[in-house]
Amino acid sequence: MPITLTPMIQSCILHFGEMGSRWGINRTVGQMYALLVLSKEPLCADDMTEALGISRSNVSMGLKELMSWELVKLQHRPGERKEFYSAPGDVWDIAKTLIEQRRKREIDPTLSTLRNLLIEKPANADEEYAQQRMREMHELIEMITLWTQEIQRLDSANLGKLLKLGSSLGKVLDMKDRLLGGKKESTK
Amino acid sequence: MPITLTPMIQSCILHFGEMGSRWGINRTVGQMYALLVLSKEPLCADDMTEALGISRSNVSMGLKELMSWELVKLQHRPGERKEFYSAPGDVWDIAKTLIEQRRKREIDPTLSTLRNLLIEKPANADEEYAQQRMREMHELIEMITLWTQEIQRLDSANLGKLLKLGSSLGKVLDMKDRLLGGKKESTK
DNA sequence: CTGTAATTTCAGTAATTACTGAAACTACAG
DNA sequence: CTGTAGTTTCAGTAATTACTGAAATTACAG
Repeated sequence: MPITLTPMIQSCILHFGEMGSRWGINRTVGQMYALLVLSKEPLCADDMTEALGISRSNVSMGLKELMSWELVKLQHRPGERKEFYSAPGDVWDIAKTLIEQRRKREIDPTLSTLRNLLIEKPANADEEYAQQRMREMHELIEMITLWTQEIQRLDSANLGKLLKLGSSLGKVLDMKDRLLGGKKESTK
Repeated sequence: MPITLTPMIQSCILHFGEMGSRWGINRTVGQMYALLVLSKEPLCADDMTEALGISRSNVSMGLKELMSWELVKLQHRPGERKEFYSAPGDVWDIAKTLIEQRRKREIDPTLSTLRNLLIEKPANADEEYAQQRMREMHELIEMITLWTQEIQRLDSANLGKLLKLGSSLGKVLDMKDRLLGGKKESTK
């Protein structure tokens, strides 16, 4: 007995559909994923077809995409051929996967493009200036990447700790200065 | 004399065009912005029309969009009506604006949708489970929001400090435990 | 004011992306 | 093996999004 689409659950699914379409993910794939996340039991393709009112083949393609993002797990029931899908039980696992996948698809290629352009000798003043900007971008993106990779390693418990620290970020920086012997600039 | 589109600069513009189209931003708007970022001098709409080979009206629309994201600054030259546009000189300013704008457009509406759904009484077991997932999402997203808001406050100098800290995130958590009296769990 | 150089708007069209149904394929129970 | 319940693929079509040129509007120099 798959999940019932009450108005509350519907609203949530529709909202994530809209949001999905603002990212690279298309509307129905967003809806499919919301459905899986909100469902306690794993769902089969036909469940989704029915729940979302889209064609079976569309579901198949969406599932393929979600698999390529490693956002869903495939399961079988003994003695049945049918395939069932589910989302990770921990929302932080989902977020980590999203962060990692976006990094692979967007950040890494950008870093490598920038790197390639930066090894060329600037041929004129315009290129010199442009390379300067590219260098700054490369540096910033690389640092952000390092962070996200570090964050990947955290489990839910430590994530909570880190995030609750957020509101006192300034203190963290000061702490770091004191502990690791940095200079004593203010963080303001 | 506006920026010359050498192959190097072209490549960079094209790359950011492609990347832009994976986000909500469309290809030409991405290209326009890369062009502005790489150009030392502010550019007028006709410069962009010519450089990117797109119609004047398309440039006008793209500029409108970039303005709505607060990613470009409008400038005038004395005695000329023509408008010139430029990107912030500091890439971190750009990143901060992007983060803030995406928060406003994607995170905030999602938080408010989730909040609204969470105040309803669950009508059955499915809704109860679904609300639990929504609660987890809400909590996670809210914490991320707090972080990004905190990060908005940093200037480039402190950003550097924070990011270089990234690779020793674990240490930061331990530090926090010691300093603020948390429990002594490992961060592994 | 007036003329004009500039920007914006918008209806129409082009290009892209999403979706469907039918056919092809696959895995496996019997 | 064979039949069939299931999945995937794909060519065609629908829907959406992006782009253009022409017309309308705006800002301001003179």
